[in-house]
Amino acid sequence: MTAVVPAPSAPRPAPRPRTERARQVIATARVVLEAEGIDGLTMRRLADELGIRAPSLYKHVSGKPDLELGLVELAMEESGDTLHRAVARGSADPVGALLTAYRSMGLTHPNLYRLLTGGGFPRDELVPGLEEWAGEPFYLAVGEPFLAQALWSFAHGTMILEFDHRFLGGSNLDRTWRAGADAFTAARTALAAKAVDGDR
Amino acid sequence: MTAVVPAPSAPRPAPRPRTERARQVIATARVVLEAEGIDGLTMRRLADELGIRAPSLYKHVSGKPDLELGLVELAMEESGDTLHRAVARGSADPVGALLTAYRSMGLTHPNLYRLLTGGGFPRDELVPGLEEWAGEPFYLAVGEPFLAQALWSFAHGTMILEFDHRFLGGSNLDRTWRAGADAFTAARTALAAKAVDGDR
DNA sequence: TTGACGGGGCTAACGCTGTTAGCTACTCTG
DNA sequence: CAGAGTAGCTAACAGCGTTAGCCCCGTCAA
Repeated sequence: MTAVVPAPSAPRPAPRPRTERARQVIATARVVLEAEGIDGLTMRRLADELGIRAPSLYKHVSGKPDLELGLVELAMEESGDTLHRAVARGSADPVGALLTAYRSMGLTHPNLYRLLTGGGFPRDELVPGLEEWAGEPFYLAVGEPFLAQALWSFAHGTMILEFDHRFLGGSNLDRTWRAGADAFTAARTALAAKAVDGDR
Repeated sequence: MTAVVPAPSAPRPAPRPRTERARQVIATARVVLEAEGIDGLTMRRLADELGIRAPSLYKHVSGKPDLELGLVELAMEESGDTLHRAVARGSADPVGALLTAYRSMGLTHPNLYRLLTGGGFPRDELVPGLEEWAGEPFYLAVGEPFLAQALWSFAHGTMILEFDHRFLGGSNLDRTWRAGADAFTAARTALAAKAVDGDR
């Protein structure tokens, strides 16, 4: 029979090699980003925080896009770790567990999440394999690639709309997340049943 | 029994009153936005297009946030019209019809969609009732508010991920949209059955 | 010991952004 | 005909990312 929850994933790709100082710059950028928001992260502000002048940053990072790339890779590594862990626990409700982890991760680092999803995603620059690895938990949770993408879409959309307070007054976000989890769990079950059926 | 597809919606809220020239400015901004992308829409570029200088724009619009507000309201009116129409047709597959309309709308005006969802959403400034009205088709399609929000989340997330080419190579977006539509249609059917059951 | 060299800081400056202040014409109204 | 409102203008400012060019200092080879 087709495995609905497939074999454990490949290991996390190694991070891009960076100077010690460059890593320090990116780590500081993250602190500034989370504290001041996306508009608060400027080269001058970041340099201030490091006790140097803005042009000196260019000794460590090729420009702001590179800085953001570093932040995105950092975020993907952390979020991937969290989600893989959530799925690996073998819960009776993998979809719910995954979504809960996803949501709490997003709410903890809203500005980083924003950066990650705010358009102009530098997909061609990313460390190869990182994106696939980070998205894998969705596949592990539902066992079918298209449903996995749909589930990811749901999670991503709900996260963003929650950030933006796009859900109207008096609405209960817990129930919205739950409604999505139920819908995808049902779809997963239906698919699994069909697979068993097909194998018979 | 509980109506799964409720009564027709309230009418569209009247647009914010603006000067003729202000409407012209916003319409031109839209052209520039769609043609040049989000970064291409600058006050000087827009003024150029109108044959005036940037500071003169401030006679018609209070600043860039106000300009963007105008664009967002325009987008919500149009998208709301489209989605209400898609749902009102009484299709046998209302979820699928709604999602198809949503997707084609987004693909036709990607930059406008980006603006609408790119963070810093000016919800407190919007014409009252506009947001509710624009979101109503999702409720009309599934007949339950939390499932409706989850469906909206899915649509929004898939749209953004499609823009950003976040779906990995060889993936088939049609099938992803379809997988989501199926999941939510099933959930809708399950809910409707439960409602009938409860009424009996 | 001296010399080359690279790492990592600096200042000055450029072109871009949104925005304000203050001036000037034209047009409509009383 | 006077006054007010409308809608344009130039000059300018602060902040943005970024580049050019300089300098100090530690390391390492001759």
